[in-house]
Amino acid sequence: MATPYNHKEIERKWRDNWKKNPVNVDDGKKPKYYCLDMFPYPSGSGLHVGHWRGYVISDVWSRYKMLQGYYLIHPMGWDAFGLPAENYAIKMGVHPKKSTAENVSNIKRQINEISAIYDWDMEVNTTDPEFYKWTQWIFVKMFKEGLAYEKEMPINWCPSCKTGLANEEVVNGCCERCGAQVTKKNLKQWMLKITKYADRLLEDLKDLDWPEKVKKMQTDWIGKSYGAEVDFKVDGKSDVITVYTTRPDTLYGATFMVLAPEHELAKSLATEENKALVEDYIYKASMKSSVDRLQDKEKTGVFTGSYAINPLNNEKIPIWLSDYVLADYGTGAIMCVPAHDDRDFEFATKFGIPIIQVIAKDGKEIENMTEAYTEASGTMINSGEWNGMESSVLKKEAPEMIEKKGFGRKTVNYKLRDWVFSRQRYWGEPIPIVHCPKCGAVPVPEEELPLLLPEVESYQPTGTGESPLADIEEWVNTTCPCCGAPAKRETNTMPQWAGSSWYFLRYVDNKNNKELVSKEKAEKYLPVDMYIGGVEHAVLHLLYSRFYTKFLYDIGVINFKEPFTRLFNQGMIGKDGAKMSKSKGNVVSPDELVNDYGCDSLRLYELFVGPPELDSEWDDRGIDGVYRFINRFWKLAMDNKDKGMAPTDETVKIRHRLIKDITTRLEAFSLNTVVSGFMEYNNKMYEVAKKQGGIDKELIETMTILLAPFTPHVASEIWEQYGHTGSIFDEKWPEYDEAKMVEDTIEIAVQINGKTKNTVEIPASASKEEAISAAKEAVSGKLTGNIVKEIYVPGRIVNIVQK
RNA sequence: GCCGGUGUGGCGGAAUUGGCAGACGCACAUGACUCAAAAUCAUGCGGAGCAAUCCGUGCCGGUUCGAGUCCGGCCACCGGCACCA
Repeated sequence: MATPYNHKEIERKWRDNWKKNPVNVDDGKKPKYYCLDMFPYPSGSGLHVGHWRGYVISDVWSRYKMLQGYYLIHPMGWDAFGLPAENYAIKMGVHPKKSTAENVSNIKRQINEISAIYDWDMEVNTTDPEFYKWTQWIFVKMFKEGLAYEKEMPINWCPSCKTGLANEEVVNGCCERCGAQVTKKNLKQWMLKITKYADRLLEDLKDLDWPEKVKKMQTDWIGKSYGAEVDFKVDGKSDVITVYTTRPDTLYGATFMVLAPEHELAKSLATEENKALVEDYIYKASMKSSVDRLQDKEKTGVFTGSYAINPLNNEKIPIWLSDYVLADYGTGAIMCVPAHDDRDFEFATKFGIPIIQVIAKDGKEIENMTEAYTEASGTMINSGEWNGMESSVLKKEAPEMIEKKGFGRKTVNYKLRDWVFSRQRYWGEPIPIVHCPKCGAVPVPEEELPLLLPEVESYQPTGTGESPLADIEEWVNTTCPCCGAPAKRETNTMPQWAGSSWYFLRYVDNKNNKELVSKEKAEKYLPVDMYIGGVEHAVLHLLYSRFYTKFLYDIGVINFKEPFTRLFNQGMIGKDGAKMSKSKGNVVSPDELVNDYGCDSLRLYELFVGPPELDSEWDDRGIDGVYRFINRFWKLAMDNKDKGMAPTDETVKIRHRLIKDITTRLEAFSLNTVVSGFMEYNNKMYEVAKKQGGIDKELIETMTILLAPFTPHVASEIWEQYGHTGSIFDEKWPEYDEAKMVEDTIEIAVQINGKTKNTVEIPASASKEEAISAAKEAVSGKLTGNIVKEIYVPGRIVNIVQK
């Protein structure tokens, strides 16, 4: 009797074995492959099967690459600074340093249950001073390059987290973290000039092997648009108002102008009789939260009493204020062409402003306009010297024409804003800046980094716009590194994203205390070849990382411009129709499943649950199927171990087809069908074994190697049982030969009028005529004799068309 | 509103270039083994019909010898963006 499959014993044995005999070794000759997981923030609730999914996918892919002969960079670390960690610590009443350390050790234990081939020598932790030294160093470099600057402005403020937020962290007017409504607060903030990289961030997206969805999201977020700035003189005054427009072709149709209530001229443009109303409007607008402003779809506005002069035709057009114009996009002022813009149309209709059509629709002027005609196609009308031109052509040419006439210029605009980089919280990297009354903001000298985060008793956020660090006088008070005079430290900390924007560079040289990463190692091991994680970071982490990478490229630290060559977003796992979460009580913990079914089964089921890129529903009973499969294959392998069967024609064919099917599906990243493929071939082997009285070693061993990335423990055990002394991971991924899988006969379907009526076996070499006559015989009873057409698709189908 | 994604049995899901729809698995049913149960093995399993056969991939229409797949028009659900001039 063969030994039954005992997952506990096998998995324990091989986990120990791998610890003693690492299988992923850099011999200096192998090419590298860097497969990276988005590192987790060590939360208190631990991992559930949804988290496992990404880690299993990356591990399977990594081991596959290893079998293809790569030296694998497959590290893991901890994104441990930031709001979630701090909020958790506050809730539990412990210091974040302590709770973070505890959570790290728990999650590390759970991750080890996956038996992923992580190289723990490369581990990094963003809260480790030896790590954040370099996070601070990058900031200092950015400061020196003029990319980090201080500015007082109204920023997004989360009243619940009591800190400022970046634009990217505001979702539908709410805090990305806690969901509280974000308000505006005027604060002096550190900003990073990500906008300087807008064009490169956009351009370089093209060459990335990333999901189109993510590229699109980044493209939209950067929001590049082409247009023109046009200068309008204010009637009777020396003021000039510059507007930004993407539709300069419609300039003759501008019948009014709207300024954002925050526009610098807003107040001064108000004439005596309009002053009270204007000031009232500006005040009310300032009181609205961004959510209110978003939700008030009905247009509001107030007339200033002043007029601007359209520089093309010298017409006077009224200047209004309205909060549908955003102060921080373009110039904060727009020219309004109600005939060709929905929002302007709505506004003009509501306030009785004239509407002048300048583009003919279907060659005509619209009689009773009920909505704006927003297409840039049609002939220009009512447009002076532009009459008769094609709008789409004019749209492109107008900026230069305007520039020549001297009242405007061609411009490009972006939605992307500079990155609000300071947080009024304790648990983050201190910003390494000293404020000196004489020298201004001075960076902490590079050799003095890391600037340690002081240990404190009370680290609760103050809510005043000041960081808790501001209370620590002995820390705040220092001397200026420049002139030596008494000075004060910057007390804001960096956002959660600071460390994660570059951590992937550090893994490969995590003990280097002289450089962020050595040139040699960077060249040898970077960049990341495959990056696996959830889609939720599409415009946060993934954009910031690209920005940091480009900056580090510019200052010569690294020699590549993009951090992640290929990106894969795994879908989420839900249960009972909801995302897995503690509060919903639908969390499935892997610990118990590993105990009952084993890590190998859980790994397989994580893949089998559905296409890896789509969200999937967890079925508690589903794991039984893969567990049975492993048991069945184990039994087949054990039963045939000592039979000494020789390969037969049939098993050779099966072997080559098996390799082909698994490899093709794996390359296509169709991991769920790889698993079903294994099951299919397992069933087929049972069939053949039954027929032949056994099956050859060669086929079993091939299957075992193919399984190794998926079920490393049981594959290793079978490999050893088959008499091999070396690790299965030192083997090469098997290759297939098309010539060895051709069949003598093939089965084709026989259709009449496109409907399948029968099947027929024909020689693989059969000609069209032979195939058709065999097919006719198979459906002879159903033929009317009135055949119109006969179609033969080689190897697949014969279709007989009859009346 | 705009942009993506998805829609196939009781369920999760398979289906090269258009070529036998439902692979594989779960659940279920029947049988074998068992005193019995579990496990395992075998068989069946889209719907209607005794059957021949007919109907079936969100809905309507089209192209084609042939459509889950292509084209046109809708519907539903999920996700992203949302007054960006």
